[in-house]
Amino acid sequence: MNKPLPDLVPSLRALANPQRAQIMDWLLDPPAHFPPQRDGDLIQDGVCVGFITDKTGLTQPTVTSHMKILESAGLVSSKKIKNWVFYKADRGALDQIAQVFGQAASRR
Amino acid sequence: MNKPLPDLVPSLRALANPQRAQIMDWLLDPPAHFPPQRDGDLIQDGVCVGFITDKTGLTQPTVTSHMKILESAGLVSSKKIKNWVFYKADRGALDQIAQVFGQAASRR
DNA sequence: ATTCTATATCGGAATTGATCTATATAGAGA
DNA sequence: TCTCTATATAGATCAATTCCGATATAGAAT
Repeated sequence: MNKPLPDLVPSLRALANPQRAQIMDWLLDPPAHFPPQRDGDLIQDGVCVGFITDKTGLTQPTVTSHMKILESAGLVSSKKIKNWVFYKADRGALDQIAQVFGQAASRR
Repeated sequence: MNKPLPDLVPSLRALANPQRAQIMDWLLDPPAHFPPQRDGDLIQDGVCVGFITDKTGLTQPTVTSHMKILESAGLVSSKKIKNWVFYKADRGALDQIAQVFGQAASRR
């Protein structure tokens, strides 16, 4: 046990970018930050790329790129419904990060 | 309260680099990773730049630069004794990060 | 005073990151 | 089938990061 900090580097790299940190934050409470969706529930399924694009003010390709980085770090998961791709925060991943920092803080 | 993830960006940027994450990890248990020091206690005062330089295999200017980044992110503190500068991990900062991730994980 | 030692600063090279525009693809609906 | 919509990919550009060698500085020791 007692995972070392270097294990977190991939996740931290993903969240070290302000846009991605902001997106991640929004995804933790979608109804507070995004309008309702026609196909796909904000909480159940996640938020579609288009909404995230609008909210960030970035272009769609840039947002797609950010989302892939978050996903390959295991911080979000994606689900495709019809034409849309919905991204959902993975709270378990955040909790694991919290654990590692917690035990780092109280390590001998 | 409930600090948002973007607040962590400066800290995360500092720790998103493998060398800095590794150094931070070593600093959490100096006696396990560094030889005893003549002037300055490993635990009490921290670890001198020279030891960190040797252990990383990087050059001294590069390590100095990494340490300044960690310090300005509030993750380590420094103390100068004679010719040496000793760096010590700030566990409180790590704990605060753990808190933010913890409450992010259980947010809705 | 001079030299030695530890760390800091400077300037530059190579790499990686963030972002855009343009275009492709895939599925839905008419 | 044709078109429309949402997302993906490609390619380019500009900025930021990482790292090094050379040199400066500051304090100790001789």
